Amino acid sequence: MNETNTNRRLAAVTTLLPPGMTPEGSRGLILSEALRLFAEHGYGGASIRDIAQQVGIKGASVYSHYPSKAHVLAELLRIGHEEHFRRMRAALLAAGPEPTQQLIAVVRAHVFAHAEYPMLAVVASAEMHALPAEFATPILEVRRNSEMQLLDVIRRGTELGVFNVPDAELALAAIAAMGVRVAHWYAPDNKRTPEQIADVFAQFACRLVGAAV
Amino acid sequence: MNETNTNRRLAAVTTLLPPGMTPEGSRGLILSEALRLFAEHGYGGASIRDIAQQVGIKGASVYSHYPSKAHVLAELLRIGHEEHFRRMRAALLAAGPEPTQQLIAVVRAHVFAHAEYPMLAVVASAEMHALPAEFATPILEVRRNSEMQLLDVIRRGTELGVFNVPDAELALAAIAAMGVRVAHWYAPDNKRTPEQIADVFAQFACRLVGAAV
Amino acid sequence: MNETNTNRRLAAVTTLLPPGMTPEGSRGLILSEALRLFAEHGYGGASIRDIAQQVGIKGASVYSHYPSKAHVLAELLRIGHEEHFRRMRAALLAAGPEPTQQLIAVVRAHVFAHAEYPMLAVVASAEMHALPAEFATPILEVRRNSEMQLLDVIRRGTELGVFNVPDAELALAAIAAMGVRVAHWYAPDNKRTPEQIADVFAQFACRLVGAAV
Amino acid sequence: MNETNTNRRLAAVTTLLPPGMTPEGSRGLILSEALRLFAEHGYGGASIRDIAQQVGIKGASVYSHYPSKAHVLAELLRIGHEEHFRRMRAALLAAGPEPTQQLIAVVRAHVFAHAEYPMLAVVASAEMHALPAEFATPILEVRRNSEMQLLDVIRRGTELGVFNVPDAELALAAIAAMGVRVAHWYAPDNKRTPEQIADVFAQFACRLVGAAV
DNA sequence: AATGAATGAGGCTTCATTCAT
DNA sequence: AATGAATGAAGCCTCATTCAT
Repeated sequence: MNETNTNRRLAAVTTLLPPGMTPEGSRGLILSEALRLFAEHGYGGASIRDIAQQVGIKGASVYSHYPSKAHVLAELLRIGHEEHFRRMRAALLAAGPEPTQQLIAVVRAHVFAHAEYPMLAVVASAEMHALPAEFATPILEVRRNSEMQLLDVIRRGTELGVFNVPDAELALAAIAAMGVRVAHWYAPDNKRTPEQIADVFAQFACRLVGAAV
Repeated sequence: MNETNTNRRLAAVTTLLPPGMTPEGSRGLILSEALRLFAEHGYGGASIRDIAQQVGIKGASVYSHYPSKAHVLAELLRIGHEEHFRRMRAALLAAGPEPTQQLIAVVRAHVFAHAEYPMLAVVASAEMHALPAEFATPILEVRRNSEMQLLDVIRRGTELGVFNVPDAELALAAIAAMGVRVAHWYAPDNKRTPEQIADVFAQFACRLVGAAV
Repeated sequence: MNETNTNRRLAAVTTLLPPGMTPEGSRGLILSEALRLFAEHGYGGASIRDIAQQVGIKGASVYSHYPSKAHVLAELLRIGHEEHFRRMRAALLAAGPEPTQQLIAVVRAHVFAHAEYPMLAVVASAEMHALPAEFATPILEVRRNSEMQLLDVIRRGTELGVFNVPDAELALAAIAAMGVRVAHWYAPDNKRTPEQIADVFAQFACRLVGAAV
Repeated sequence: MNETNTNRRLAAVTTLLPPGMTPEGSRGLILSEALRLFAEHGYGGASIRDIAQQVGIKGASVYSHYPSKAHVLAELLRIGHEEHFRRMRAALLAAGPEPTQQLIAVVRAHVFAHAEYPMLAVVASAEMHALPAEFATPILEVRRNSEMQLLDVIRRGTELGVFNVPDAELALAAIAAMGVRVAHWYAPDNKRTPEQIADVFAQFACRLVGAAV
């Protein structure tokens, strides 16, 4: 592991995984430490032995908890994507019928998730390609659902004449991108809180779609 | 190499490297094929032998042209970042003094670069962390310069009262993100041309900073 | 490995390592077989795979026991030097205060060690330069201590008028050399026993320093 | 090449090869630089490219002068052994019939050769085993002849009653060893000149064989 | 005489994984 | 649940050597 090559991807973060998603004992520790290492060095750059060492066990012992390294990554990506989807859906459900309010709610949730769990988000977006195809399919499905939630908001707002976008899919791409990249530069020592960033980005999204604010 | 795991990151692309940046002969071929493979499988997922095989030489022969695998990556990242910077600067120089025109020009260049050389852009953004620190420093400097060009436009437009942004750095982050992510989803078979995408994203950027359009 | 180039350095030997210094199991076997091969072909001429094959395991398995090839060499050199030092010190302690008796004791121990463990001695003297500097320091310290033991005997004998040498350091060099080279030509099929050689060389040393015998 | 591992074998020396033995031009330079590098890092530790670089040419160009790396080593070993033999024989011829004077002459020549060309001597004694068998045979013949010259002196002196040794072969081994090891510790910055060392060691040899001095 | 490019062989090492304990 | 030992595959890289230029 390249110790001199640290933190070019992501600064230190304390909360790694959403509460309630982490298993007990070694199983959970493996997940957190794998996340930390995958975020820092990439999936290929962190070995089973590295992870085990962080946990305080030996490499072989990891296999008492996960059948393979890919299973660990898959679980992380699943947790990340599901948490992200859940938050967006919950935000949307609470937002009421007004398209602008919906957009604000969804973008806030999207951005917030990436700022609150940046390691999870970085791994989810940067290490997807390391996941064998059989693991990727259901996770990509979740991702597509998340995107669809946002796309539907944009489309509906456009149809209702509240938004004005030349190309809904490009608007989706642009708005989604803002949030995704947050995970790559946000660190807890940033002078803005995740909430503040989420608020500003929600405003950006509204402007982007031409909503009156 | 995970053959079943192909193309989850990026679709096929024809032009890999900016003209004039590619050396002649094997040296240039190594660069292109490494780019293709790094984009597809990641730096760690593509071996020297894989690259050599694409070029039609043996692994050991790669070392007649580059002293290490990291040097190949470094050259790709340097080309990518310098081309990106050059385009943004050229666009800015041609744009005249009007902030909105400047923003449009810079964002178009930014987006266009990511759509025209998506592999280079993907590798530049996703494999930076694989580069040993001694190679990274000068490249990160170029990256910072590129960002500064855009940030200065945003700040000046804001000071002149042409733009209205609550937080110039967040605006930069948002606008930059849009373009960066283009490389991850754009493919030549997209129904939009790079120009069209660049135009729409430039419009998004203008809206985002509150410029009258 | 150059099979036609065998045994130009040293003839076959049965006991390789001092008893009590060899670890159990594969760890110990690796040490003995590495010693045999390093003595025969040099450090650079014996590969990890060669060693592993002699042990009956695969190359990768060597790394379950030693973190690198250099560590194996370092352990061999450490054992060799420490055993040598220990024997010389023990001999000196048992020799009483008389300089000539001390010289005889020390030289006998010195020669005996080289004749009894010729492979260890050959490797210790011929492969030192292959050891990375960080490993070499403590070992060279032991070597210096061994030399000092002999030098002190020579000096004291000279000061007491029992010996008569023009240059104590050269006497040390000459006497030490006799013993060191024994490892390069002595083989168990020699018509002399190690004891006999040690006795004769002790006599030579006495003559060399001008002690009355 | 391990730059931090320098000079653990031998200190810096200016004259590398006996005058008249070095070919002109690149051919000679290759020989000297190979000697320097083989002495420092061992035959296996110095590559053809390393040698070429010291000479100021490329690795491939070495093959315009020597058909293989082994040929370079062979030439060095041949030069070293022949020079050594020639000096011993010349010394013996000039010494007259008196055994003690013969011994002094031969030992002086032996020691002097090792102190004046320590690199050649180190390589000759430490890298012999790296030489393929077909090259080694004639060189070992020369070595045997050199030894015989000294052994014959010892035997004759003993038969004539001038010397008194319990075992002529062991006396040879001891006396030869003194000289051989000189190459490993002697450096031009030593406070003794090669002549002084040769004189002292000749005296040691006389004492060792029990010659009246 | 020298070189750039290429190569086959091989070196050390890491890694995910297995299995008996 | 954990471990030490082992392994096959593979990775990066070095090396002596060849050959056309």
